[in-house]
Amino acid sequence: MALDLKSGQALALWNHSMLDLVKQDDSGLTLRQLAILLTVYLELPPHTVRGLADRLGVAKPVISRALDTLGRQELILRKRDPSDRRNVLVQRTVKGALFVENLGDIMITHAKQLIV
Amino acid sequence: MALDLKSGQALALWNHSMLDLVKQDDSGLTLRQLAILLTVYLELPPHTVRGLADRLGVAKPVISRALDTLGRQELILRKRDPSDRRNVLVQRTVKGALFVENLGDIMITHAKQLIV
DNA sequence: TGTTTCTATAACGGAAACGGAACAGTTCAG
DNA sequence: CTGAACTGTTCCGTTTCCGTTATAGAAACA
Repeated sequence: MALDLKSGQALALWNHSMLDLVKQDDSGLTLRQLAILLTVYLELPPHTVRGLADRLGVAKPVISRALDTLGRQELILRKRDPSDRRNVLVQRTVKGALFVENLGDIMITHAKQLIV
Repeated sequence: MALDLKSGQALALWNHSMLDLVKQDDSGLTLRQLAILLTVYLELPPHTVRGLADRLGVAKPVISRALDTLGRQELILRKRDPSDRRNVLVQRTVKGALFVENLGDIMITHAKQLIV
């Protein structure tokens, strides 16, 4: 069965989750950076700069800089593609996986409090 | 019945919604700013700088500056509290309501594609 | 009254993100 | 083998946010 979620409930879920995230986290991530992080962890690899730029609808330098930041915090890892050395493959890390997992926990906590 | 949403589904919902938001929106909002915006529009008024600072777990100047940005984009409105002129009441605007409404639409669109 | 306490904001220097142009390395086609 | 086409990155100046401290105004209270 399709999930029949009302707009107000969805927004409440986002609101509460985001409040928790802002309170817990001191990483100072941008919306874009968070979108990149989730895409890398939730969608099928491989992830390249070009592909992420298209997916987010932004220019490539935006992705490059975001990967700098995410990499500095060890939330992702960059690796040259051995089969085409022009490409950079964005890979997951333990720390990044924990971050995303925690975010999932936050969401289900608040989802449980929703009445559908 | 409580909403029984799996962690992966919740994250996918957030991921896709955020991608849409990043693509559509050029407001360049921070996570904090978005959290403030949602809180103002979804939770019961009155909203003061102090209250928002407590709610988000940040210092008051952070809220003041965020309200500057949100106000510049006409997403919120500041008004002195007449009964206690030390307070500033954060109020909604038409533009901000449309923004939040659009965000809700994005979410239910992706929620419909979830199978629970 | 005056001083204490609350409100929010301004001001500071430092760090980071922005858009865009230019760049260097790799592949591939003629 | 040479140059076009593609990759991702660096650089530029500008803008914005950050955390902290200091400040101005309003209310409460002795």
